[in-house]
Amino acid sequence: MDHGRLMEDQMVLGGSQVYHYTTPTQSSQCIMVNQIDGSSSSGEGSKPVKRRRKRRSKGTSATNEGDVGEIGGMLRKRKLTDEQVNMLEYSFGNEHKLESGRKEKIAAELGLDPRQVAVWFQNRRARWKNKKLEEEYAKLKNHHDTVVLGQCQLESQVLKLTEQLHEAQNEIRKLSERLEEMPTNSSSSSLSVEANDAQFDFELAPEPETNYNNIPFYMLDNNYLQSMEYWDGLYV
DNA sequence: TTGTGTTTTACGACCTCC
DNA sequence: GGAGGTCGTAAAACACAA
Repeated sequence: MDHGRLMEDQMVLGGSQVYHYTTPTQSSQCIMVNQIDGSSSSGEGSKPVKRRRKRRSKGTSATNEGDVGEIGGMLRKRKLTDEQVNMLEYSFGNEHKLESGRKEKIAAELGLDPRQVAVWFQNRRARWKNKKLEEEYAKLKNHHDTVVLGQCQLESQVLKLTEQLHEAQNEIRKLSERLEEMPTNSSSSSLSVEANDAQFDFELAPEPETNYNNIPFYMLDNNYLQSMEYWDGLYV
């Protein structure tokens, strides 16, 4: 049986040599893997070896304008023309999926192999998906930066207020000391009691660190909660 | 010119759906 | 089981700095 031109794969991996047979009339192939030398392997014989693949040479649709050429008996990979790419892009813009009839139609219009059209759509979908992911990432990062900025602002506000609180406490302490030094009479004693009560209240006031240490700040933020709802929505 | 990084084309493996 | 999907990747084509 004539398998046509034998194209030898350049890769010899894991002690196996891979050959591709292509027939002159079609682009189909069969792959033959021969064990060529067990001793030359890396000593991991039981490990599954990933075969590197030889690209299939495409003999079809060679009608394309001058972008198919042979180099040393091998057909080189074709780059689609600008016009073909534009048409494919237009088609992709209309519909990302490619049903059989549409594929045949586009292929016929562009003088391409239907398989090429299918592959182009597959790759285009992958690129589109990557782009979408990048956009989502940028959006999320932007939101994250905003939240972090808000956190910084609030933290500095907390520091400022804590400082004010300590100043006020000092002021009260000084006042109560001064009152204690004054001679005792009915009106001053009532003042003293008020001052002491006030001090007592301040001493009971919780330190901000004690309150917020155990809860990540961003979890208290409304934007954070909204973003969590957003992601929940994406993954259900 | 050449080395190197990126993009494009193509394929195999695997999965899902009808 | 076949068609068409995604995913990962090989390799050609291309861009560009050194």
